[in-house]
Parts: sequence; C-alpha cells; structure tokens
Amino acid sequence: MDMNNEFSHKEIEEKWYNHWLEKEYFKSTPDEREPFSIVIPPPNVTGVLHMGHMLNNTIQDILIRKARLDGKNACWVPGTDHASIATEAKVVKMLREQGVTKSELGRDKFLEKAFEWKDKYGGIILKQLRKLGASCDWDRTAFTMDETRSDAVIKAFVDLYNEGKLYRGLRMVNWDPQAQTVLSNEEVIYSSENSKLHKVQYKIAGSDEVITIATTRPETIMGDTAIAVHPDDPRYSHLKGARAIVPMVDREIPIIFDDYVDLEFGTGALKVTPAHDVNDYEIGKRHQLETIDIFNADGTLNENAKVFIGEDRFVARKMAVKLLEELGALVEVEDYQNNVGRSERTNAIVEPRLSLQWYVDMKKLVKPALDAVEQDIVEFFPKNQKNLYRHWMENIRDWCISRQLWWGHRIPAYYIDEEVFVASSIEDAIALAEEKLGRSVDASELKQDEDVLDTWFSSWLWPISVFDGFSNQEELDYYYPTSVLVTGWDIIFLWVARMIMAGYEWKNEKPFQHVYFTGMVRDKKGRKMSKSLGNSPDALQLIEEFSADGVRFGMMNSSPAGGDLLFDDKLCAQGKNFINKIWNALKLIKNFSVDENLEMSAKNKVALSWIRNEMSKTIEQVEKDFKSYRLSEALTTMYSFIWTDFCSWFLEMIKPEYGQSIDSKTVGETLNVFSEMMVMLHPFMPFLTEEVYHILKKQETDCCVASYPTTKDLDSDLLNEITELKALITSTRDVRNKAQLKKSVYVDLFYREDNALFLKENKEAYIAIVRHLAGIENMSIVNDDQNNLTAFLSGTSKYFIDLPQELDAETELKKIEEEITYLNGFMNSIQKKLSNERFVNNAPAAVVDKERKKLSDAEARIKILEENKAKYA
RNA sequence: GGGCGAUUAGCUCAGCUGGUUCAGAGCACUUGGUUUACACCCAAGGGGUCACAAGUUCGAAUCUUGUAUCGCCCA
Repeated sequence: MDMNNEFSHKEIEEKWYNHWLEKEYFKSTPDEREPFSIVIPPPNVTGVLHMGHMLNNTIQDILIRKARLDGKNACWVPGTDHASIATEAKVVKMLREQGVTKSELGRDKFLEKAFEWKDKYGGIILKQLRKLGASCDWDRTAFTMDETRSDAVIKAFVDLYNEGKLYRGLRMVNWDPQAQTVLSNEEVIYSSENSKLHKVQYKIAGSDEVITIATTRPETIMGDTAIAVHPDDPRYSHLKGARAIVPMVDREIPIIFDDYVDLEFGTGALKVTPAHDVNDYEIGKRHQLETIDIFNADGTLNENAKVFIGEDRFVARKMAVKLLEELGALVEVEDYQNNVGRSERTNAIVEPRLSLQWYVDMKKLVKPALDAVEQDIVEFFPKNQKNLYRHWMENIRDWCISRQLWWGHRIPAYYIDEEVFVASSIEDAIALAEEKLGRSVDASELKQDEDVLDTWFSSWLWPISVFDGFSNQEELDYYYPTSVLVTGWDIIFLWVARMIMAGYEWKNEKPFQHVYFTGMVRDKKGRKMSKSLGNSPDALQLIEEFSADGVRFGMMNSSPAGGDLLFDDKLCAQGKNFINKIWNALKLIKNFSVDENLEMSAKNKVALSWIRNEMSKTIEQVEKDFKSYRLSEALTTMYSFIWTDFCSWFLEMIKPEYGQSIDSKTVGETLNVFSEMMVMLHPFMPFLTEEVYHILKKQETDCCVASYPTTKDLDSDLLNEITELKALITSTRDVRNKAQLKKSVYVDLFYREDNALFLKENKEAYIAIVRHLAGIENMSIVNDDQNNLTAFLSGTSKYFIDLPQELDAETELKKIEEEITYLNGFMNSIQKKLSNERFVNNAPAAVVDKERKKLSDAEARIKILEENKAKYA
C-alpha cells in the first residue's frame, strides 16, 4: 500500500474536521441517552487563542469526546463574553484613531459602532478553537449580549432587587481625573515612584501637646476626619478621648485607636481621610467617621477643602506644603519611595474616589453554595481548592456590579429624582412609578441608570442562560446540571463561586457536578505568559508546526489537574514524535507481505494474546484515570502502552524475518487491536486517530463516534511469564552488547532443565520469541555448568550463551561482587523485618509472603552469582 | 500581616488509600546500531540520603509537628 512517509497534518486536520461537521457529530439535542454537558468558559469576544485557552479547551474536548465514545449524549456549548472593559477600550481606541470621541458620538451611536466592531473582529477565537479540534455544538454558540442572554441578565437583576438582595451604596473606585472615568483594577498600573513623606504636627485641642503624622499627600489634609493610632502604642495611649485640630482649616477631629495602623511606619500616627483613600475609607466605616470629599471630578479642589479651591491637586500639594511651613506645622520632609497607581490609558495618577454603585448582597446567596462544595455535591478536582473556596466564601464581601461604561447590559434602574424603579422594561418602570407616586408618569421623566453591569454578572448565569433556562425549562431539565466545568483556579471567586450561587438562587440546583481546575500555563522559566514579556508562543503557529494533535499532546503531557504547566516546545515535539511513531507502525503493518496459506504460529498467537491483555490493563487504567480527572496520567499510560508494549515488543514479536511473509489471521487481529487503540487514544489526538483508523481497514463508523474499547479478564499467568521473558531478552541483549556482537550475528542460548518458564505449555512460543528478539540461533537445555559458555542471570534463573569471545573478566567480576554486596544488605534488612514478631503478626499475610519471596529470590540470585564469580576468579 | 501550595535524577515533573506497579516518565547524558516501519529511530546503560529535623508505625517519598528555601493569592 502506498502511504505518505510522514503524517501530513494540515490537510488531514481540515479534511476530518469538515467531515465531522458535515456528519453533525457534535450536534446535540435531548434524547433518551444519558447527557454529558459542558459549557465553555466564555472567552473574551475580542480575544485570540492563547496557551491558557489551548490547555483549557483541549481538556474539555478530551472529556466531551470520551463521553461521546462512551455512548453519552455529549453536548459542549461554545460562546464568548462581551468583556465590557476590554472591548470598550478597543472600540474607543478605534474611534480615537478616526478622530471621534465617545462623548461626541453619544451612547446609541457608540453601541452601534461597538456591535459593528464585534461582528467584524469578534469571535475569531471560536474559529481558532476549530483548528484545535474542539468538538463544540457550534449551532449553540452563545454570546453574553445576545438577546437570550441579555434577557436573562435583566431578569436576574430585577429578581434580586425585588428580593432585597441588591442595593446601592458608596464605594471607593479608581478614578482617572483626566479621562473622568472609573478604572477597573486591571486598568491601573502600579509602580514605585519617588515622592516625599511630610511630617505634620496637629495640635491637641485644649492642651499644648501636638501629635505628628506622616503623609505623602498633604493636599488631602483638609479632608481629614480623624487621626488613628495603634491601640497598643504606648506613645499615644494617654490620648484616648482627645481631639486634634486639623491645620490650615482648624477643624476638630477625634483621635481613634485601630489595629490597622503600623507601629513602625512614620510616627505611628495616621491621618484618616475616608473620602480619598481606600484604607482610610475602611477605617472610617469602622469608626463611623465623617467623610469629606474635597475633590472635583477633574482633580481640582472644591469648596469642601476651604482652601486652594479650584486648584489642581498637585498645585494644591505645593501650596499646602508652603502654608504648613508658614504655620509652623511642617516638621520634616524626607525623600520616600511609594507605590503609585497610574491610568493605563492616560497615565494620570489614579485618584481614589467615592461613588454610588450597585451591589449584590452576597451574604444572602452564600449558604447553599458553600454547603454544596463542602459536602462534595459540587466536587472539586483537585480537592485542595475547597480550602480556598471556603476561605473566600466565609469572608465574602458584597459584589459591586456597576461599571461606568456603555458596552454591556445597561442597568435596568430608572430614576425620578431620588426614587428608584427597577424593572425589565421602561413600561414596567412607568407602571411602578405611577403606583408609587400616585400620578401618571411619562417615559421622559424616567432617567435610566447610565452604567452597565459587570461582565461577570452575565457570566455567572451562563450554565443556565446558554440553555435559555430563564424562560424555558425543557433543555435545562435535560442538560442541567452540567457534567463538568473546566477552568483556571484564578477565577474561582470571580466566576466559579458565583455560578454556584446563581445556580442555587434561580434553579435551586448546582450548575455542574464537577469542577476541574487547570493550572496556569507558564514559560519554561516559570514566568506567567504575558504579552508584555513576549514569552507566549503563537498558538496557531504551534499547531502549524507540531500539528493540532502534537500540541494537544504537549499540553496534556505534563499538566496534572491544578498543577501549573511550564510550557516548552519540546513537549509538542514529543507529541509530534509520537504521531510519527504511530504512523510508522501503521506503515509497517500495511506493508506486511501477507500469505493467506500460512498458519498462525504459536509465537504469534501468544503475542496477540499478550498484547490484548496489556491493552485491557491499559484501558482499565485509563478509565480509572478519567474518573479522577487524571488526564495526563491517562495519556502517559497510553503513550507507554502504544510505544513500548505495542511497537517495541509486540510488533517486533510478530514482524516476519526480512523478506518473509506473515499469516493473514495475525494481521487481521493486529489491525483490530490497532483500531481499538486508535479509539482509545481518540479523545487526546482526534485527527491522527481518525485518519489511521480509516487506513487500517474498512470501518463501519468513524473513530469519532465509535465505541470506547472495553476490558477483558486478565490472564495474569501469561502477563507474568511474558514479563519474565522480556527480562530474559533484555539480559541477553545486554550480554550481546557487552560482547559487542553485531546484530546479524546469531548465537546459541542454553537454559537449565529446571527453568520454570520453559516448562509451560507455551514453551515453543516462548523459545520462538526469544530467538526472534534476542538474536538467538538455537535454544536448548544444558544440565551442568558449562565452563566454555558465558553464564548470566535473569530474574532467578541462570542462562548460558555461546559467545565468540569471553567478556572482560575484571568488569564482570566487579559487577558481580557489587551485586552480591547489595543483595546481602537487602537480605539483611528483610531478615530483620521477618524476625520482628510485630511485623509478622501485624502486617497482612500477603505482605509477609512477599517479603519471604523477596528473600528466597535474593538467596537464589546470590547462589548463581557466586557460581559465576567462581568462574571469573 | 492573613491564607494556600511546593521542595523527588542535570532539567521539567508523576508517584492515588503508608507495604514490589516504589523510587518512576520525558528530555538531557554514555555505549553500540541505518540496504530492514520509524535517526521524529532502535538496543543497552549510568544517574536520586525523595529539602532538613523530630515524631507516629512492625513499616514513611507518602501521615503529624517543627525548621529552611521558594512560589502564588488576599490585604
């Protein structure tokens, strides 16, 4: 048969992916079969495939393909999220390049542009997933801002509000005074900058005493509402109940005691400005302090400051320093390095600012979600993530869900003056307003909230909303709860925990049975992959170079659940080599010269029986590994079975001598084993296995939808005997190597009459295998030690080989002596164990027997080694 | 400061319920091999006091505690 020398992955990948799509193998609709469903963690619609996605989606594809082969109704729902911040930033940038600003355009026009942009550039990542072989039901592709998903979001918001689980409250945000917008934490870049630490004296009211604080921001002094010191600080304990006077504005503020204060830092006294510092805000809340906001939105000072009104915050800082100096309040100014946050987009120093935001009251949602994980109703893989989850859930904070952006779901809250009406439509809002106000209300009176919802507020509904579960129960009943969620542990709070809460909140049921946490993909130096480091390989280029199967192999080869993956091209190269190996095994078999008239030899019969047993063992192990999500273990198991057992041992066993033919039955059986092997490996390497599956023989189905192979009862005698036989072959090859024999030189091998291996019924086959694999001409029995032959040991049996020349006596002697020394020590330790009554009495009988066997084996080996030694001495 | 985790061969990591599937894989290394399916390969080999210390146990890489070093998350 004519076959390519190499597996040409590009055309083969495309061919089979299209074939699978045409056959609609990935499509799922509810039926009588057991469902197996996965919802994709929706990637950012503007994103491109990176290493993390590859790992994550390879795992999902492996699980879904395995379920499909197991005969389940496998449904993998793909989709993307709208990524408010990232997408809006990209659209704003595009508009800026066109010379248009967001505010000039207005909300509606801006959204139009954003959707245009999304339709044009969005979803590239889903196309890229196809290259990886992802077997998603593409007809189900969902987007967090499409109609169904948007309806769900609005409904969820209204529900929570009506149940009192949503509220509006003040919160400290990252404010960019230049762009006049709120930034998320991800958009603020912190770095160490040079600044000055000012030590400022505050007078204590009604005394001559002063208290000195240290600050890098003297321009905020006018907003101070307390001075805080540590409760254990002896320097200040006498100030309990005292009040200090804020310099420049002469306002009295309390001195408070709080653990937050660092005794070592500065003077140990901290000025507290709740309106302009996150930590101060927290302290303020604890001590019910007044909050004085002294800044305008553009970073200039307002009337509350009393001084420097209208000046920019940095101008005000200089003026404040000068004024403090004049007042004699400034004690000292020293150089200081501190962490400064700047806006990623404008480079302006970020100003912490209080603003009114929407919150979810998480304490009202937490209980069933915490219980579910604690009781393994939702099971985590690996388990240790439970601790992290519990810790977070027990210390949960309310979730701020409003974002000062336009791209996203606009908050369904409508205002008339101070009154809020939350409703899923303007009509409903009007009705609510009319009822409340007792008069007719016109739509134009209602002002809808300007903000949108956090993207996670749509993602947390994902396992329900992709099945349209907020308005339709039918699909949900079948697919929900989903079987497994595959995601990174870095979003356990942002996403996983919230999905579990949403599941119980709206469906009173967990969203998934299992959660498989993947590790982070790092570069080979252990650094996170990032754009700025430029250490992330181009995913598609990797596929191009190593093939999709090769990359999938590389991703899976070294990534246990939860463990980080130090990515190295070499891993993919190993995958590519594996493909080459399988391809060549296929070539070998297809190019056998088959003789229909040949009988199947005893040797081939034993070989086939053995490989079937090994295959069964492998399947059993793989099934076990799948159950506990030890996917990289499963792959390693299959790899070593295919490469070592099947190729290196089995194929060599049945391979005819050069120029000879092989019987058709052996070939037929071998093709069956190979075929099953391809189905077994299919979830990990779908393209290669499908191609090989069809070249092997005429098949009734495609590999993609075949039945996963099953296990058979093991013949443990045969397995043990072949293990022994392999050891003999390896020892013989070793002796040949040491004698520097050429492969083409055949020699004679002898065994003793009492050799158990060659007393069995498979004796003839075993001899044939040894001869075939170890370069042996004749194999026969000798009764006595043969001084003209070279003796060697395999297991506990002694063999003789007729070498053209003797082995180097000195090296042999040294090795023998070393082994005798080792065995003596080994025996000692076992004897010690066996003479320990407590061991013999307490250890299980099987363990004791094993120790006895070890002892007798070691004795037998020593006896033979001593004989051999005598010969060399 | 609070929490989580890691430390096993030169490198990257497996090692599940303590006991021959217990010290293992890949890469790297050494020796030999190419008219023979595969040099993207074959055969054979070398290499580890399982971070350190104590404890539990008949028995510890595995369980407990402490120490050291490193990583991550939250503040």
